Amino acid sequence: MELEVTYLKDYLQKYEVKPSTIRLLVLDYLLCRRTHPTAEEVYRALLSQLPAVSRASVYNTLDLFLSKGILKTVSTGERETRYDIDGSFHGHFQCEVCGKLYDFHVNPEKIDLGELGGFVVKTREIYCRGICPHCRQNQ
Amino acid sequence: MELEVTYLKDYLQKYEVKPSTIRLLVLDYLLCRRTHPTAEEVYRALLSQLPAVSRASVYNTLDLFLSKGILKTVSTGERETRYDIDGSFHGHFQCEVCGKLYDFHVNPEKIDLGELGGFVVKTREIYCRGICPHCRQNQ
DNA sequence: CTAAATGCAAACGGTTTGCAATGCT
DNA sequence: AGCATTGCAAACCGTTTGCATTTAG
Repeated sequence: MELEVTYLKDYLQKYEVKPSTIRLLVLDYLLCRRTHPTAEEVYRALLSQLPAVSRASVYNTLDLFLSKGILKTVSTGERETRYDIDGSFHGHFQCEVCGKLYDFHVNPEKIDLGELGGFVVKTREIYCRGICPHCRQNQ
Repeated sequence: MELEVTYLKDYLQKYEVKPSTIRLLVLDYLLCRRTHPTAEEVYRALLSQLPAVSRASVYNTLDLFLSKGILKTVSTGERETRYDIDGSFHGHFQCEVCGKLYDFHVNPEKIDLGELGGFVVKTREIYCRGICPHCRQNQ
């Protein structure tokens, strides 16, 4: 328990983020359940441990994490923003039946972006839609 | 003029969309100015030719075009949805300075999506962010 | 004690909805 | 006349903001 909090504090420190109750809880949630939650999902998850938490604080925290590079956003076509804590380069696949978002491994060297001379490329995102194996079987 | 409208009507018919004033105007706008407009931009462009047009009708039309496959949405991190009428496979690059969205050619065969066995991939999207040549020079 | 962090509630803005008005066949 | 299309205004909902309160060093 105490060890885990130390781990989380160190994690934040690497990104020059000062620890606080909500920051540790959000980080813990994101690291333990490596999913791609919306702000609302993070908020609801925190409620049980921090009943007085507000959505604004969750947004604050997520925005801070974004600006420090702890998180990235995933551009799905959905209205709600989804957050991804996995810093490695990977693609996202969203099932159009169940809506679940999957990570998949991509070899960055095998991605040929064609002619982008003169452009400074800082981030690349690969997003696919279709049907996941599970929904495919249940059709 | 009349010829052009015929062309637009044929275009809609290929997608099983019945022509109407607003549909022809939206299609014309999208085809002529092959940009990636937001719904608001389309709305403002229509105002001069159709002063009584409403945002709701623009959203209706865009949603219809989406469902019929005339358009695709572009997932940028922005709040507003952007629409793309270019059906060919290509990537999008958004400049983080000026916000402009560029198309760039991608050879689909050179995109290795890694292990996606069992997944039915229907659409793929490649989105990059960075600095465009123009903004790079003016820094 | 001071600055940062948090909570609250209202505002914002893009989008959607319900329904009345209009247009087309 | 009957059905599709359009316009209007209000509602919706994810997100942001301003400000008062609390917390931490």
